[in-house]
Amino acid sequence: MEMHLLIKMNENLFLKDPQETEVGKKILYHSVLLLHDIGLENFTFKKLAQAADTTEAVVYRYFENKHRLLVYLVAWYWNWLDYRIIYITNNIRKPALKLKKIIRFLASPIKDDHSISYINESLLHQIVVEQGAKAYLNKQVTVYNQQHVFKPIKDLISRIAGIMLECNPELKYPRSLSSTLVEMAHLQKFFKNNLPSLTDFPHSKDDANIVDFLDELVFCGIKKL
Amino acid sequence: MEMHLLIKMNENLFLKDPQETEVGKKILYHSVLLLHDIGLENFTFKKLAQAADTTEAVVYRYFENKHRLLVYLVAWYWNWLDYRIIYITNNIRKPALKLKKIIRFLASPIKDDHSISYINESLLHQIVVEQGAKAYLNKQVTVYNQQHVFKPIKDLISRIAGIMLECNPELKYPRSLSSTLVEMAHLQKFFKNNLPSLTDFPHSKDDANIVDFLDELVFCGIKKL
DNA sequence: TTATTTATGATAGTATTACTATCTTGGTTG
DNA sequence: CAACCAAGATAGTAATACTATCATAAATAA
Repeated sequence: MEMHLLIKMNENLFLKDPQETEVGKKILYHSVLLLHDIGLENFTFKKLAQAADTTEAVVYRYFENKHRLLVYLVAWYWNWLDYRIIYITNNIRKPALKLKKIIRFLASPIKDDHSISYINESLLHQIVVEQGAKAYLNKQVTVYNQQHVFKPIKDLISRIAGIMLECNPELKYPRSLSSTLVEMAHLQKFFKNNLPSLTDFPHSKDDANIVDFLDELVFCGIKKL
Repeated sequence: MEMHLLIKMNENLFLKDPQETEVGKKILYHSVLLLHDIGLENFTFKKLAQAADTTEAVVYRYFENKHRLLVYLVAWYWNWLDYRIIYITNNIRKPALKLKKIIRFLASPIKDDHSISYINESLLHQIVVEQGAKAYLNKQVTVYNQQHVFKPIKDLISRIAGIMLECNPELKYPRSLSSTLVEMAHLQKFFKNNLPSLTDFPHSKDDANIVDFLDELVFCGIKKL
């Protein structure tokens, strides 16, 4: 079964919608490969154009600059993640069980779901883990925010905070706990792979221990003291 | 009373020790002002040289590039913070009380302590909150790590993890909890100021609510379930 | 049909950035 | 006072981050 999921993106995220043209999709596809490969600092529109077999000027028609492109991809990722979370928690009644599923999903390696041909979700996940924070850690964060480009992550945090509140309606800081969960799922994974002494996780392929840590963190946090 | 605290820095953090010359100190001083003012992306050695009333080539004698300079400043910050934490927890016996002090210190605004004339600690704190993650979120993180430039933050995380273990020797993930605390103290502050909907904190000058949130997070995490 | 606009992509150019290399000067030491 | 070394000034280069212009093909209107 082929799925035709099109993730609707806010217009401020691009100059020209890359999802609407073949070149645009090619640019997205190679952005993910190239960003994952060399990182944002070494990434240039020239290299991207070469990889996508087009020209620099064409890339500039779609995105103002490489930072905007990163913001686009990160927004796409949070949007996609939100859809996936709705899907995997569907038909589960108990909020605590929903949360457990979400934590497992957030911390486990992402399998490429092939539903969208021009984005490799697994590589994009790694990009977000390794450099996603750069999307908001900058001086333009206020401008970006006014353009609502961070709506996807806000929606996700809201959704998870809502489920936390279902678990305990007295919860004092549901949003902060939710953003802590999401950010830490990424950051502990990054630390485990790159600065392991900041964690208690031995080098291993699976992320069972990260799941366990986050489980404790969140379910402790939810229980009233 | 004048204090002459010199923070000893790892040799891999610079090409030429900026703390040993007048120009070096001037470079550090203006780095903090300029980075705080315009952010890493817009920051150039040319602008820095102009601000510090010297030339670009001189700055390049001290630091390989602007990213290395950021890593230096961030390392300096963690070093300084570690000293401060040793100081404020000195003579406190109960580990839980130590932790409480640390949390309050991590989340509250930093007052410039004037002990070192060429670094404005308050501004540096803001730089680390807003862009500190860029020090490790990059492709060179492994190389950097091999040069031990992240030792200061590792030491800090270790120290706090140790205190957590004193609170509860059965604690399963002391380092991860410690890094979560330190990172979240910064990130929730950033979110509060820039993306408030990712938190439950109303706009206010003081950070009492962040302290309260972190208190709950940490002390829940420490208690055995 | 043909003329006119419109969109698309290719080519070329510029200012800035990130460095490097060389030269000069001024102070230190033998 | 000669030799040396470190500090800083000057100048240059390759890459980057854009911008502007041009050519062509497609879409639409007269």
